[in-house]
Amino acid sequence: MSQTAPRRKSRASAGLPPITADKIIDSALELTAERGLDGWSIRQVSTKLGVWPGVIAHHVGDREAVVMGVTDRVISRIPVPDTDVPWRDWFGTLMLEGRAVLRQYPGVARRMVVVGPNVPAALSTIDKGIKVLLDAGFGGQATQIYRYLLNSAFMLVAVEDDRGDFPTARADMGRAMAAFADDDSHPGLAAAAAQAIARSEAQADHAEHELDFFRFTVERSLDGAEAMLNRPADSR
Amino acid sequence: MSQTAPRRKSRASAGLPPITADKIIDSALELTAERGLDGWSIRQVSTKLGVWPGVIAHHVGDREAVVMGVTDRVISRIPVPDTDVPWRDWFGTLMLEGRAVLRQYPGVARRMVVVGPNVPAALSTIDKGIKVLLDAGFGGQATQIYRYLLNSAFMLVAVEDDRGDFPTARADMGRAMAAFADDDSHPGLAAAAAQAIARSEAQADHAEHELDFFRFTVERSLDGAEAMLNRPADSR
DNA sequence: ACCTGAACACCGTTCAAGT
DNA sequence: ACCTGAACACCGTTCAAGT
Repeated sequence: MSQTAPRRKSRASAGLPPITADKIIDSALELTAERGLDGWSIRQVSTKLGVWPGVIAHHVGDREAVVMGVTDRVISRIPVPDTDVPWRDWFGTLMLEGRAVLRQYPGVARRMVVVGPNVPAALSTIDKGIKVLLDAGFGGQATQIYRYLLNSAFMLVAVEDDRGDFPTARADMGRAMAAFADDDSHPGLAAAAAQAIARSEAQADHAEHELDFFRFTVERSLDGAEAMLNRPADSR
Repeated sequence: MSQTAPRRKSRASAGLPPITADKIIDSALELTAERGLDGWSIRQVSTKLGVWPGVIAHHVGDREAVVMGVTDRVISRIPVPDTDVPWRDWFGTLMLEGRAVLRQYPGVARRMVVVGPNVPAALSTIDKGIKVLLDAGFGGQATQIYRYLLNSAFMLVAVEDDRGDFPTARADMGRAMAAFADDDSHPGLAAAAAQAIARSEAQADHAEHELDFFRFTVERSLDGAEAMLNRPADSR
């Protein structure tokens, strides 16, 4: 026994084309759409491609490199608005359309916010966004405002993604809150519970409510930026 | 050979007190302070306590349960301001002091934002925060404003934590930007590069710059909330 | 009730050997 | 250059058996 099993036919001798880095990222991108950026392993990518795990290291590098490849691809799918619109519209559009793309690839928003500008695909967005802010009169604050606005929107998408890993969290929270619905000693919680109940009656769909809160966040952030314009320059 | 090794003396027979859930969370909390919430394994916690891995499951549950225990402990360390201060001060203080605590335990901010109100320690903060907003006149918007403000601050802390895992990211970005410092075809990037260079000359310390941007974000978010107060009620 | 000790089904990464 | 195949040092979780 333990007679050595026959070596499997190599891809080359079977007439198969060589694996490329692009094909590896393709597979990882598909798995990310299905299960999120933290929902697949290098071994699963290699199985999907029909090769041994070491092949991924050979063509792309370690897991981190594959993740960066996926992140770059997703970012490049986010449409960049034309720069001839008012700054609020430019950012509002980028944020809404960015969310639509990012939510298809759970976990990528977080990477984008963390390593953001290091990814090649992000550069032209940064260029145009800061130009729009300069034209709007933000002057020396343009860079910080840009970071602030993109953070606000895409950090929230990252949290929306993460909440997908805790499917019971919403219901648990609802119950925790409801317990205070008529508790005079906790007026804040009582008010929050009442609002939560009213909202859940008016709006059954969770995705709809999530989008509403995203829009709310976008508008508040734009208001927060706009307040810098209506302020004497010397008060920072 | 293969003679069965002698069974190790049990904790009980060695006169040692039984492990408790609290002691397990204590150990995990220490490891979190040292290496972050994703920087330790259940096996490392068990080694630190001198017991077998299965013991953690017996007393606390799976890894997720241990992480929740750590999160609850950290949140309970965040001081909640008195409710007799103006709403901007109340939130500004909570955010700054919350950041100081959370940054000592990398990775906890993310959990807090994602599962937030499910953690017992968060309830009194929610109660007081919403009360402060109601008193300030936010009315039916109080709950959403509360979520918006806490998200803004603590999502940013989560990103600050995450960036710790990419120590070279800042330098890489600096180089990528600097390449555009005098590129007329990319006015936005050129401006960003110039501002980045000016800043790095004025402010060598990265932690200081991070705190500055955190404060900037807090002020912008408070401005964004305040804009809701100076608005006719019927325009939402 | 509490803990030991082992087993199970996974990971990511590395690397000699084959083609 | 590309890939096979195995090895290495880890994971989290489960569970029978001991005390």
